[in-house]
Amino acid sequence: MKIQFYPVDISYKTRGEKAEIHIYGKDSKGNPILVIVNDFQPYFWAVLKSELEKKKGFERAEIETSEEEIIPITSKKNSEIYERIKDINIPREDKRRITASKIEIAKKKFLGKEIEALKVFAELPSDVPELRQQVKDFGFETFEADIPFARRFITDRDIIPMTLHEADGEFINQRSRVPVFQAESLQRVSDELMENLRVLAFDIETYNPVGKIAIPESDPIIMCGFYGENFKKVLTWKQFNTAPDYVEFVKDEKALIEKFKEIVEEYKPDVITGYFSDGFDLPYIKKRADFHRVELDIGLDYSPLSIKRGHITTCRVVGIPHIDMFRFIRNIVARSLDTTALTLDSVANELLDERKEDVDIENLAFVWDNLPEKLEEFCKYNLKDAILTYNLLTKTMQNLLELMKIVRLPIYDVSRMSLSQIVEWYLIREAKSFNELIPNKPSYDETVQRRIQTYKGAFVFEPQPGLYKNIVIFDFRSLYPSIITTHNISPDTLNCGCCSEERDEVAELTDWFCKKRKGFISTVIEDLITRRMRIKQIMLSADDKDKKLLKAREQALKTIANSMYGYMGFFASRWYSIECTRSITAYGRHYIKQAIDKVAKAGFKVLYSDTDSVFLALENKTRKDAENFLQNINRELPRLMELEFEGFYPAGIFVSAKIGDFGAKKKYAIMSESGLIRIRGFETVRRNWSIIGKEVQEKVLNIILKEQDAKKAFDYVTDVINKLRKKEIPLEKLVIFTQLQKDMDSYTAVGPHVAVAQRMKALGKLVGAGSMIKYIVTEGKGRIRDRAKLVEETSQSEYDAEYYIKNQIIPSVGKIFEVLGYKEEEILGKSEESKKQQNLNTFFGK
DNA sequence: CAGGGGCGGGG
DNA sequence: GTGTACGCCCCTG
Repeated sequence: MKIQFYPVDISYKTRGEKAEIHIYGKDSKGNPILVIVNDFQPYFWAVLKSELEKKKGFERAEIETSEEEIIPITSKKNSEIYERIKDINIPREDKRRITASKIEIAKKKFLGKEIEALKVFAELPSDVPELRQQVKDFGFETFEADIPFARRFITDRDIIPMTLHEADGEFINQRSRVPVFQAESLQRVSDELMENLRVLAFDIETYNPVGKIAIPESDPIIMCGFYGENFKKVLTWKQFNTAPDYVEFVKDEKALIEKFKEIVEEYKPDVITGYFSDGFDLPYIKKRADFHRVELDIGLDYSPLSIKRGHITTCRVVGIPHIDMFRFIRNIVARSLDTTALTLDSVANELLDERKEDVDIENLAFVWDNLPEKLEEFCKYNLKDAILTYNLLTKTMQNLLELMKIVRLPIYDVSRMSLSQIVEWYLIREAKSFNELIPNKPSYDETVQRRIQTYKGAFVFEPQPGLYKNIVIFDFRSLYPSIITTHNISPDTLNCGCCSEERDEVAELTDWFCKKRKGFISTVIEDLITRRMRIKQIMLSADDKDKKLLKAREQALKTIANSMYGYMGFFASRWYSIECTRSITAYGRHYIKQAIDKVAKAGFKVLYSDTDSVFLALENKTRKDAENFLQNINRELPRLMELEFEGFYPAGIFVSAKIGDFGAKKKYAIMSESGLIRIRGFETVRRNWSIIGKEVQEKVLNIILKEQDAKKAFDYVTDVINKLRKKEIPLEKLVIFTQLQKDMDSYTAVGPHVAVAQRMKALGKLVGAGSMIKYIVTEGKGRIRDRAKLVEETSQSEYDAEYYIKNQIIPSVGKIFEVLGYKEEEILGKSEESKKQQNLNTFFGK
C-alpha cells in the first residue's frame, strides 16, 4: 500500500547485520508515523592516489556531466586492488567480520577533474572506519567515509525534511509509540512544507541557594512551566493558596518529573523547545530523573532522552525534534540583532518587544522555604519564560524552516548548526548533483598550517576617532557573493591551464580563475543569488502572508550565499582555499574603494568603511539625499551588485585600532533611533565582572550616545574612580562572581576563586563543583589569590581600589574614552586639569 | 610567556 | 555516532 507523509526526524538503528533508516513524521492526516527503510547501505569512495595526482590543476572536465556512472574496471592497478579490497576480512569481538560487501567503479569528479573511483560498501555504518583504514593502507585516498549514515541517506535519496513524501510498503508490528510502516520505496512528491506544527515550550526553575547556581547533584527542580497552543501549565510541588488556575500541584520532585513525561506524551508535540535547554534544562531534568530512578523514556521508540557531551551538551529525543532556541539564535539570528547579550530577556526584548517577569530569582529558594504564599509571582515568571521561548520560536520558525529546506537536513540538526556547517552541508548536498567527490576534512596538522597562513583582508577606512551624529550606513550585502559569481571564483577554476593569459587587472590580485568553464562553488552561489532575486521579484506583487514567507526564504538564501567566502577561508572547512579567499578580498577592496570615492564625490562625509560597508555623516545633507545617491550608484553597478541602505543612526563613536599590519579591527558603538546601542569590538559585560564594572560601562555608553555628552561621561567615570579611592563604593558592588567549575581538589592552577573556595570549606561552608564563589580583592602585595577575600571577611577600607580601577573600570570604558581622545592616565586623573579641558575642546571641535 | 581555567546561556 | 566543537580574557607559575 501507498502512504503519504512528512519526514521530521531521521536516524538509524542497527538490527542484526543491517542498519535501518528510521523516519519519524506525520502522515497527511496529521497522525504520527514511523517509516522504516532497510535497503540503504553504507559506503565510501576510494581513489588511487596516482589517479588524484594526474593532470593536477589543469584541463578539468566539463561541469555538465553530473550523473554518477558505473563503469567497468579499466586500469590494471584498480583491478588488482579491487581484488584485495574484496578479500578484506577483519574479525571483531562479536564474531562478526568486517568486509566490503560490494564494490563498484564509477566515474566521479574531484575539484572538476574526472577520475575513476571505487565505491566500497560496508555491511554496517560502524564498519566503515576500519574498512576505510584498511583501504587507505592499500594506497588509496578515501572520501566521504565520515558522512553520518542518516545524512548520507537523506542526501542520496533526495529527501527534504518536512515536505510531502510517498512511501510504498506495509504496516508492521513493532514496539513503538507510533504506527510503524515498512517502506519498499520512498520518494518526494511536493516541496510544500507541512503546516500547523505543534510546538511545546518548557522551562524549569531550580532550588538555588543564595549566591549559587543550582547544581543537579543536590538542588531539586521546583517548577516546570509549559506553553503550547491552548495550553499553559506550571507544575510545582509546594502548596500555596494564591495559585492561579494554570498551576498544578504535584507531590514532590519525582512526581514533577513523571508529570513532565506524561505531558510530553499526551500533548504530542511536533517540536519541543526551551531556551538553553541543550545546556541547562534537559541535562538537569535528566540528572534529577536519574537521581529518582525515573526512566526518561520519552523517545517515540521508548528510548530515553539522550545527552551528548561536548562543548555544549546536545539533547535529543528520538522522533521529536528538540530545538534549543538559544543555539539557533546564537548561531544564526544573532547576526541580525543589535543586542550583544543573548539572554532570554534581551533577545525577547529586541525580537518580540516583550520582557521576562521582573522578579528577583535569587530569592526563589528563600521564598520556597519561608514564604510559599509568595510563590505565585515565581510561577508567573516560570510560565512567562516558556511563553517567551514559544514566541521566539514562532517568530523565527519560518526562517529556520527555510534554512532547513535549503540545507535539506532535519530541523533538529539545522537548528543547532553554525553558519560554516550550514554552508558545508549545503555544498555536500549540491556536490551530489555535480557528481563531485566531497573533499575530506583537514587533519589536525593541516588546520594548524591553515591557521598560520594569512592574507590581505578587506579594506578598512580608518576612522577619525570620535563621536558623530546622524550616521547613515550603506552596505554591499552581497559584495562577496557577487564577486565570487562574477569572477568565477572556486577551488576548481583556480589557476587553470587555459586562462593564465586573461588575468584581470585588479590591484594585488595574484591568481586567476577559468573563464571558459564555470566552477562548482561559483555556480552554487550564482544559483543562490538568482533564486534570491527571483523571490524578491515575486515579493513585489505578493500578499502579506506570502511576503512573510518569501522574505524568510530570501533571507535564508542570502545567509548561505554571504557565508561562502568565510567558509572558504575557515581553517576547518572541506572546500578551503586561501587563493580563493585572498582573490575575493582583492576584488572586494577594488569595489569598496570605488564606492567610497563615489560617496565622497557626492559630497557626503565618509566616516568609516570596513569590507562592504560605508559609514557616512549626513552633516548638512538629508536622509533623502542619501537614498537618492543610492539609486544612482546602483544603476552603475554590475548586475549582481547592490549597495543597500543599512540604517540610520542618530549617534555613534568610532575608534581605529590597528593591529600590526593585519588591518584594523572593528571598534565602534552606534545607537539606533529606537535607542538600542550596538557595540562592536569593545569589551562586553561578563558575569564575572563586578557590578561596578558593568554599571560604569552601561552608564558611560548611555551618556555618550543618548545624551551625547562626553564630558558628562568623563566626569562620571572620574567621580567613580575618586569614590573608589576614597573607599566610598559599597562592597557589594565590588564582589566578583566566579563559578567553581569542578571539584576543588582537581585544580592544578589555583586561581583566586579556588583559593577562596578552599577557605570557605575550611570554615565549614558548603562548596563544591557548581558553587558561585564571591570574593573581593583586597590591598596588599603579591598574587591576587592571596588577596581575594570573602565578603564578610572584608572591611570597607580594605578593598584594593587600584585593582578595581585597573581590572574593572579601565577595561570596561578605557577603549571608549580612547576613542574620544582621552588617554588612560587622564581617566586615572594623573594629568593636569587644563590638558583634559583642551582635549575635550578638540573633541567637540571648538 | 605558556597554558590552565572560566565565560557564554540557564537559576 | 561513518562526526563534533570556539575564541577571548585573566591569572598563575
